[in-house]
Amino acid sequence: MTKYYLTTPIYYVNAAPHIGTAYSTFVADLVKRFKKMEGFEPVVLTTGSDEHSRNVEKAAKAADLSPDEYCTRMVTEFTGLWKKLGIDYDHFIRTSDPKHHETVRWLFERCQSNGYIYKGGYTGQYCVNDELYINDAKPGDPCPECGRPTETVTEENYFFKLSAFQRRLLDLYESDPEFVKPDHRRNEIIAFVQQGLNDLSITRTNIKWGIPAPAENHHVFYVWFDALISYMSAVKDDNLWPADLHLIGKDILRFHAVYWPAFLMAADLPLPKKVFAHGWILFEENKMSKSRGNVVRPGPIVDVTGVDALRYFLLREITFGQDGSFSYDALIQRYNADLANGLGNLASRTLSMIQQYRGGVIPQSDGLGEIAEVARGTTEIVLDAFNQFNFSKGLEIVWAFITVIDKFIVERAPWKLAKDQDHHTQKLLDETLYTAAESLRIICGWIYPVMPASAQNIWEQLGMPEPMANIKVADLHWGKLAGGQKVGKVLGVFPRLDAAPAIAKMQELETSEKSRQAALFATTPAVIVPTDSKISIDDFSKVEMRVGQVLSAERVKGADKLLHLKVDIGEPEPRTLVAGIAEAYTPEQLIGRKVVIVANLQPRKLRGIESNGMIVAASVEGGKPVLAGFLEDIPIGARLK
RNA sequence: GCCGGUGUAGCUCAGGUGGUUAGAGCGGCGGUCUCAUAAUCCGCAGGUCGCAGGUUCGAGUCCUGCCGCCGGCACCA
Repeated sequence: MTKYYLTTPIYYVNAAPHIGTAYSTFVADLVKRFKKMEGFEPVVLTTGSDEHSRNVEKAAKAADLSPDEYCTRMVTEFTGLWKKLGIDYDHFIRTSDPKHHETVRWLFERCQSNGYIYKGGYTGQYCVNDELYINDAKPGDPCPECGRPTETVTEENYFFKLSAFQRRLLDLYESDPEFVKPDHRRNEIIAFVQQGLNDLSITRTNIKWGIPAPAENHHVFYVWFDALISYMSAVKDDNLWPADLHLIGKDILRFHAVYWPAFLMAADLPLPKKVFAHGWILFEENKMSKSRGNVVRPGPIVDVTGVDALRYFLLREITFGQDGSFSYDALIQRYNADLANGLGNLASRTLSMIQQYRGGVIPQSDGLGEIAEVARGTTEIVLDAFNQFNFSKGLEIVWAFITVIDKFIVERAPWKLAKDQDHHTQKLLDETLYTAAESLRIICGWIYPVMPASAQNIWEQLGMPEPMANIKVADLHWGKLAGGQKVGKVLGVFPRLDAAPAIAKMQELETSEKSRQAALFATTPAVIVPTDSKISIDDFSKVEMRVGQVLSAERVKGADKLLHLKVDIGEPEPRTLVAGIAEAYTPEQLIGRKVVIVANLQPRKLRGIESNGMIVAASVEGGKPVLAGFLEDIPIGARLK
């Protein structure tokens, strides 16, 4: 027996789970069920929570909770949802778990004794929100990711010699095209690594909520060194490493495809077999984000449609690996077209005819050979598609088969056959009913990984004795349905939904779910992470801001966002400035305009042009900068205080 | 700016190595059966295949240029 070990990302506890989190987890659950069908044993799925960070530390403090209490509360949100969604995971690893701490230190020491760890100093800008060190930023710069202010940090910490692994990583991608999927992501990773790799700072001294480094307790491991290792710590005692599959979102690919294998190489440990990065779920074409307020939660949806409808929708509608959109409309449409009219109706008509024409007993027959042949071919394609993570293709082909059976039923017209007692006609009716029922049984097998509860439901209505959890690919062979078997009670699956009220209900539930979660984490700072540090008036007065007038402006060659400006601030010579506002303002708009300049910044070279100062602009996350200005007239050179 | 991808019916997408009337699903319209969840099944819907050139007897399918969108990197308030 071959084991199969797969993981979801361990989810960051800064936000309650949403539909994107559920997507990764659905796929993991699907793959687990599919691999079991294929005969892997054991098949083990790990998920978990990524808890250590300064952000969490702060949020917990703001909520007047210990970090652990805060995380526990959030973890409950996750585990509660996974239960509701029927996720069959084996381990939920928390990075705060002592077992995990131990593994991280163990792995660090292995890297260290192999010579890939050294101590170095670091001074630079750090974004608390994104937990990101920003190269090249200067004090006061906002974070390029989120636009919030960065903090200047100086510390001594441990570095990981990532630079030593460039060659070995490239060899890995080259020799194993299956390591990073999909292919276009693999190409991106190769391009990234080819550009050269910088060593990674892997510890921090300004955080307490984390895993202390061995021998130096004031050092705490940086989030990625910490988090990735959870995939090992979850199964440390089970002899399951290496993982066969890491399912992740595309936003964390670099950590999994570059850093993680490098850590493992450094520690002389086996590498995971595959990292598959899927896309994002957009809401009606837009990226979901807390600040946009368009986050969709899975709970309210499944309360209306059932879990399997959401699973089906996400896997059928979206090509796995690409971005896709979710909308209530599209969900209901697919539900009615594919699930209610398609599968649900086929189950209903088939079972009902067996009930009416054969007293609820599956007739003895081999079924129609031609249909058996189509089923065999479909099995082949479906298994192949699922093995390649092409779930939408697999489902598409299953639904094509459903159409074949619907056509077959209409052609045979069992309701006419039933009226003729002639022996031959009755045999034909037997064959027809058996063919439809056996098709339905095999369809259950195909869709079980995607829609376990519904497949099981139909399975039972067919009177199948074994639970579907035990099904293997061999059970997909035609003819396994036993004639003489009594069908169960016919209940129907996927009742048709009336779009307008269904959508209204989902939105209503969404609203209340949103406020429930908001109340749960009311004290969590929603958008702005407050800075600890306050500055004195003296500090402020060090900043010399002056009114200037733009004399000339032109685009900087080779940069999308940069404008080269000459600004008169009352000095003998105009200032030369390079400002990153080209996406918001054309040069023409700026000439003659009065702007606010930080005049006493250290000069900085950008794209070969020395910039003497900074133009003051306001911006929000994802938005374009807006220049500061005045409502009344003010002379050039005036100082802001 | 560099690298990669992409642009086909209202929507989502198929269309190896160029070749008769460019396809599917959904939606829409018309018809049909009645076992079934007002479901099934049948038929219809006629899209400059992003734009402009080029190669060719012949190009969504190859080449060049341009435009749009997406992603990665660089860059940035």
